[in-house]
Amino acid sequence: MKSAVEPLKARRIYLLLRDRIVAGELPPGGRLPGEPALATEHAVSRVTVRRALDLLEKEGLVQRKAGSGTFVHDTRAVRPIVADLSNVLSHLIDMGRSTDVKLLSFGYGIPPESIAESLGLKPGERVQRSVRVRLIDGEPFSYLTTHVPEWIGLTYSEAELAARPLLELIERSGVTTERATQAINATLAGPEAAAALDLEIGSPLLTLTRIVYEPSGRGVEHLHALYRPDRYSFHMDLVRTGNDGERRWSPALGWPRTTEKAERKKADKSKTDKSKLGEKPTRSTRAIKQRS
Amino acid sequence: MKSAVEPLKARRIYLLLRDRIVAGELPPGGRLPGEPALATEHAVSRVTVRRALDLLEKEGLVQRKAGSGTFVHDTRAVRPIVADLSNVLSHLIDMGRSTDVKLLSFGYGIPPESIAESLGLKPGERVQRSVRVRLIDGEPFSYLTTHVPEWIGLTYSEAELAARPLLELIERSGVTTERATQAINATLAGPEAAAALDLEIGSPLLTLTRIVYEPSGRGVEHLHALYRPDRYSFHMDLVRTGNDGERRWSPALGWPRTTEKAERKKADKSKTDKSKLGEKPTRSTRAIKQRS
DNA sequence: CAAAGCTGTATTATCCATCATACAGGTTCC
DNA sequence: GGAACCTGTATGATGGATAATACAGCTTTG
Repeated sequence: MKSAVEPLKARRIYLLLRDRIVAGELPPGGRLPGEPALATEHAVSRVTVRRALDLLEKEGLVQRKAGSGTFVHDTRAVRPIVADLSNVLSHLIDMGRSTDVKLLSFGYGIPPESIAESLGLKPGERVQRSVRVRLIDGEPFSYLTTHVPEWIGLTYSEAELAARPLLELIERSGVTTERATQAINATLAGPEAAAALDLEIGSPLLTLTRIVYEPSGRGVEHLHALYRPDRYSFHMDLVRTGNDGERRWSPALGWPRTTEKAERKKADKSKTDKSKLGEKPTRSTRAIKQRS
Repeated sequence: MKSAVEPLKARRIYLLLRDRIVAGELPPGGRLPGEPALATEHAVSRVTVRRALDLLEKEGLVQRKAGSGTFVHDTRAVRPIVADLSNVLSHLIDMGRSTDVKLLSFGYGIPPESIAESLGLKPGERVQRSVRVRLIDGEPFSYLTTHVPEWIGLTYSEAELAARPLLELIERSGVTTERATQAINATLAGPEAAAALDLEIGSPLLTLTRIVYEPSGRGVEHLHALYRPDRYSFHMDLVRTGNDGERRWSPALGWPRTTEKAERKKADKSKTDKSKLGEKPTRSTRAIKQRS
């Protein structure tokens, strides 16, 4: 008799309350039901409820006051870094935030078949594979695995890859990059990505898979990116296009990024709010675990 | 002494192997290390390794042969439904697949503050809130929560909402929808969404938050969508634009969706593979729990 | 102040995931 | 055939998550 892999009850309640809070069912600043009430309501013990509340508190979603109750933290939810759909980070630098890159792995070899296929390589053709982590203000937010055909990869050094954008190096080699396709999806963090991004195993991640082609149609870069959703997300402005029968949304290209300044303000604000709390709770998760 | 919330070891190994397989480190069709080898390698018992392999097998990533070994399933990874970034499903219908909508909840009330703010409502202004699930070929793939100002929501009935696209109803009411902003992110499935999407609690989900504005700048729709990543993902074609100093990717609007037919074939194939597996085990978790 | 409610903390018992081990049966290879 | 693998299955032991309970200390309310 195989028992179902039941997620820990504390986690179940944590996710339930988290959804209620971010959905706004529990008004910000309001008190949520007492621990005994929650325990009976969800048919678990109070200890388990406390575990769930511990997680919520660590994420800054609630604030507990001994003798009084547990309250929904009324500061705006922490906004992730904003990236437009073309995945450009330049405006972050404009905002005076420092980005950095750590090169975790670098080497040449035969690529997995799925990547060879998407790059249009001949069987046995070699590629350069690299794994990098991007940091903003010292905190990791993306985990990038790239595969580039060997004849391109050889035109730059390992040190250059660690210092400059990969696409810039590819274009410097004489290749013109014209077209690309990308897909955005979600997955769970495995052990390596979790360690690199300073997350728990099993945390949710945004994924971006992009293949860049040169005009002839050959692939020149295969990028697989994992993003921390609390520090990164894709934003875009849309306009309604098409005639009456077939109306749809299209990305606003005119670059009327009217929200840009507003987003920037929000980001700054949330940042200060957060530091006001003292310790950044997300960050210390692992450390706390170690100590106890 | 608070014990560390260690993710289940079976899950840890499952994620590790999953990453290795999808990254292609283990060649498709190849045999992965035997269960005893994996057990000693990761310092767990063989029972735990088997749990991880059970999960991988259930997802169709590996195939086990008694007496022989466990092999990476060489069918192409299951491709999710493709949606372009404007999130249009019309081409799915063109492809002869049936979509359906289930209305889970419908009502009026005061919205949470974050939604009221993003819609630009006055304090106390009421909204219509609805929760819907979208199915494709009978399988749920998205969980949609929408908030619409009351004066718009009153122009259509509950039955109409269950039958027609919300945006169509909004436009029918005389409102012109011009602009929208959206953000794509990732999160974990809470109990309600997990049940509606036929998933385990804690599964990864793609999120899309879109706010639609009328020309005056007032918000007319707040959409929060959760997507099953194995059944849905965002695809887009990009072209390189801008002059030399400031080059970036922009979405290709010309609609040269050359991959469309290929994707369709893949999707159909994966579907048959899946039904071949017989019972879907994910669903029965809750029932099992009740009994014990 | 006193009562009622809340969070913080500790204790003991139970249940389930994991471990270590053993054995049965299939496959591969010599 | 037989040795050396492999997966499938069952066993009892162990540790951690959870349950049930009790109590201390704080806050709010009357």
